[in-house]
Amino acid sequence: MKKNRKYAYEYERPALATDCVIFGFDGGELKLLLIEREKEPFKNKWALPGGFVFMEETTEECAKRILLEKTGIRHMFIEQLYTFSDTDRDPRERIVSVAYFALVNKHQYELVAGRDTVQAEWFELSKLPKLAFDHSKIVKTAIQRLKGKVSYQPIGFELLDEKFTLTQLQTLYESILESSIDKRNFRKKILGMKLLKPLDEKEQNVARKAAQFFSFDKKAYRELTQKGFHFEL
Amino acid sequence: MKKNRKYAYEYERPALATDCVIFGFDGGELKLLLIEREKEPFKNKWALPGGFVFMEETTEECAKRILLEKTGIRHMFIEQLYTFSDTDRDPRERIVSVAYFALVNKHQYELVAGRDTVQAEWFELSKLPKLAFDHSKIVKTAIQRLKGKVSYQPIGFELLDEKFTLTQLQTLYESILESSIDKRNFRKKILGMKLLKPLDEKEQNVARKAAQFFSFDKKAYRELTQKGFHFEL
DNA sequence: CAATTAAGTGTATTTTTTACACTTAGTAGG
DNA sequence: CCTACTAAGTGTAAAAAATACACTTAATTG
Repeated sequence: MKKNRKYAYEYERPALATDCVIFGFDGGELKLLLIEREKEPFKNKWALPGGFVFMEETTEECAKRILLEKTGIRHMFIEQLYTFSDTDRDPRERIVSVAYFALVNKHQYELVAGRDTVQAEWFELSKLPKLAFDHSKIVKTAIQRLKGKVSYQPIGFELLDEKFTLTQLQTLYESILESSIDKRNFRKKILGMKLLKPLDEKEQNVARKAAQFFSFDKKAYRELTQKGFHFEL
Repeated sequence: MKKNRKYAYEYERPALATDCVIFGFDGGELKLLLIEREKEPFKNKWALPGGFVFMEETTEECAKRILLEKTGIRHMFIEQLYTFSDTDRDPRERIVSVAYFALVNKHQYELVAGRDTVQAEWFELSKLPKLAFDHSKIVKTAIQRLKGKVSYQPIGFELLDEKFTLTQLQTLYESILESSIDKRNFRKKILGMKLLKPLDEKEQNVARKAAQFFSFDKKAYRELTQKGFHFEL
């Protein structure tokens, strides 16, 4: 090993990167945002948006920066997923990747193909292409995490518009959990939590009874949480 | 930024380390293994066992190596916790740490003060000393994770001997969850899962009715899990 | 052999979860 | 304007799960 007196740790270091698994929803199946790589390795292959961590930013700041640079998305829900460190996960050299998973409201963003990317595109989870590096493994981990998390943390709302109908919410849960839910029981339970504010607004121009809009009451959630309440669906 | 043509990423990189939060149990309160640092920074302060990641090992391999080197423990349950990357978390230079949490059977190991450590010692969770770096934050994250995880994954057994009594198991759960559990309901539930093998063996030399020993049936757990069973307590 | 200690056990009550079907409101098309 | 169509919205009974609760038994100690 080569020593370098500048550092507390004087030996060679892995490079450090982040990769982002971005989920989006618009009513049908859950979707994932992928980019087509502009450069080698895996040129013109689909991959998760990712990039190297700068010295003056945390890994989370890095993940947010990369999302903005490569896809134009900002201000989304983001959470650390897992750190992938297999020594051969990148063909070029040793790169450790801190993966993040993000939930975005698809309607809110125009996709931009940013730096180093040919294009950015949404893929349904059941129709994912082959992915570069170990990104399939990362995606699998992210889906597991999302499924596990959605039942006991109110993160589903991050994928919907500010106002949504109960049916939209239910469809989202059914899509993530890949199982169907009884309409009446779902409504009873979610309304019983007192976390949804009913709005004085209905759907427009639908050829049926118009559904009422609701919004997620973050303030009520914080207050209930402090009193020991645990969201569970 | 200084370029270096040897690498795919040619700029300066953070150092990469791992830190380990090690939980142990021997009947009373849950305990945590800390080491007293032999060197600066934080010389003679208590800290989590940790060290730098080598180029030829994954972060998990690194964590296991460090546990062996610094405390003499091998073959424990270990799982990735979270990656801590605040730019100022180490006073020397930028160091990103992938934290792991481990569960060990305290009886099984003789503590050894290994490389760079003055001593290794178990501390009750309610009596932790001030810790070096951001290690208090790491510990807090680990406790949260353990509490969350213990109810829906059978990891508590990792902290007990191979054979244990139901009361020992219950006491462990009460200790981790910091709440008391009804004896009869606890037994009904845990035995109803068919995950505990009753052994033909009782406690010896106790001045009361001797309790029966049980062991955790890993095979049964794997089989049930494949059939869609979810542990929950 | 009496006292002490924790092990081991069952039932009734309450709470939660599940299963299930009809009426209503809003538009479209004739 | 009337009919057809569609999804919204709503309550109850049955089953399952969670909870609360107290006495008998086995083993040692003195």
